[in-house]
Amino acid sequence: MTSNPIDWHQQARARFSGILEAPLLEDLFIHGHHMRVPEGTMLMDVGQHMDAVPLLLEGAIKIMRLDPEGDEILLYFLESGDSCALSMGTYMGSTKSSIRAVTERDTTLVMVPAAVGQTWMRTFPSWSAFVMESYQSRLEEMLTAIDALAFMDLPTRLKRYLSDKVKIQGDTKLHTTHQDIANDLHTSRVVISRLLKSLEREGILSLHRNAVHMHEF
Amino acid sequence: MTSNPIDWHQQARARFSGILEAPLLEDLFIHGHHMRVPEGTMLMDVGQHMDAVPLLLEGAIKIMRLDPEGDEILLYFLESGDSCALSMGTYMGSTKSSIRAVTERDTTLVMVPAAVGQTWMRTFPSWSAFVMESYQSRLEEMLTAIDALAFMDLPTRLKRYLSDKVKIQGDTKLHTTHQDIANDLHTSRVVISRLLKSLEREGILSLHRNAVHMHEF
DNA sequence: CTTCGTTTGTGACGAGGGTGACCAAGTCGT
DNA sequence: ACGACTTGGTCACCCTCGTCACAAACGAAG
Repeated sequence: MTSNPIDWHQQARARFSGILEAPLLEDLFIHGHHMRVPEGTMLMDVGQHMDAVPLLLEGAIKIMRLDPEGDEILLYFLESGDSCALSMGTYMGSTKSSIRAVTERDTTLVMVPAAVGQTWMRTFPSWSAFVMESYQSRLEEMLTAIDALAFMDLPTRLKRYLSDKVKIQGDTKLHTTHQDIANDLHTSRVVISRLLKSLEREGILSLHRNAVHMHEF
Repeated sequence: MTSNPIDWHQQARARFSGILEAPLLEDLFIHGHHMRVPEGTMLMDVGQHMDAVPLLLEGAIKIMRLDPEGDEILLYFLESGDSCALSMGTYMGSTKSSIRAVTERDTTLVMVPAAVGQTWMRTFPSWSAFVMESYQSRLEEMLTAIDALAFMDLPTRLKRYLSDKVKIQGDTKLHTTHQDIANDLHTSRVVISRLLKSLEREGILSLHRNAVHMHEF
C-alpha cells in the first residue's frame, strides 16, 4: 500500500504546510503511514476500535450513521485536507466508532497512530489547533445534516445530495444507481426514481443507466 | 447575579475536582464569573458572538437548532458538569453561534472568558482534555439526535422526549403545554395532543392542564 | 442471440402526520 | 361576575412518502 515517500511528502506539504508547523510535518513523515485506498473500501465500521487518526490527502470519504437494523444514512463527506474528528475520540479512551466510513473515490491518506497524535497534542500547538478545528467542522456538518432531516423535504434533500456529489466527484456525470441514492438518503428506490424522473422533466438533469447527468446544480 | 464566592467555589470543587487539576480550579475562581440564571432565560442565540465558555454547576440547558424561518428543533440537554463545546468555536476564531441555548430549569454556571480558556489550553493538560471530552460528548449527542430524526417515528420520539424531561427535571410531573412539546419536536400541537391522548389511553401517563404526569418512562 | 440478473419506470394503495376549524374548559384581569 | 385569552380535544381533509406489484430496458456471460 505504501508508495514512494517523496511523492506523498510533497503532497502532504502542499496540503498541510500552512496549517501544521514544519517540525510537526517532519514528525508526520516519520510516524505517519501513507495509504492508497480504492473507491468503495470500508475504512471504519460501527463498533470497531480506532487506533489511528486519518489525514486526507486526496479523494473523499463518505461518513454514515447506522441504526440497529442496519439501515444507514449519509452524514457528510470528508474531503482533502480534512480529518475525522470522531476518530479523535481515541484520545479520550473512548473505544468504539459510532459511524461507518467508506471511500467515495480512490483516496490517499496518512494514518497517524493514536499514541503519536496524543503526544502531539502537548508538543505541537498547531496540532491541537488543527484537531479542535476539525471537531468544529464536523459539528457544523452534523448540524447541517440535522437541518436537512428536520426542515427539508425529500426533493430538496435530493437536490442538495446531487449537488454535493458533483462537487465531491468533480464531474457532472454521476455514476450511481437509484438504489444507492435511496440508501444514502434513507428512503426507498421507488421514491428516488419518481423524484429523479420529475427533475428530469424539469430539465435539471438527464437519466441514464447507472448514471445521472446534472445540468443545473 | 454573582453570589457569595464561598458557595460556588465549593460547588465547583465538588463538581470538577476530579476532572480539572487543583491549580486550574484556583485560576477558575479568579477568572470565572459565577451566575444564577432563572428558568427560561435565553443564554445564547443564533448569530450571537460568544466570548465565554460556560461550565454548568446546577440545572439544565436546552440546546436547539433553528431554520431560517425561525422553526426550531431540540438537539439535546446540557446537565450539571457539562460544558457547551459549540461555544469553544470561539477559540478557533469562528464568530457566530449556530444554535440557541435556553435554561430548562433554574441554573447556576461559571462563565470562563474565551481568552482565559485559550490560555488554559496550553498551560493545563486537564483543561484541553476536558474540552476534547466535551466535544466528543456533544458529537455523540448530535448523533443521537440524528438517529431520532432519521430512524424513529413520532410516537417513539415523543416517548423518548418525555423520558428525557423526567430525567432532566427530576420529577415525573412535567409542567409543560402540548404546544411547547410540539415546538421541541418540530411538529404541530394537534399531532402532539393526539399522541398524548393515545399514550394516556395506554396508561403510560395522565394529562392535566399545563402538565403531564408520567407513570412509565 | 439467448438467458439471466440488475436497473429503471410506473400504477395503485395506504399510513403517518400536517392543517384548518371549532368548541369546551380553564385562567386571568378588572 | 364578565369578557378575553390560553390550553386542550376532536373532526375532516390533504399531502408526502413508503410499499407492493409488475413490466420494460439494459448489460454481461455463455
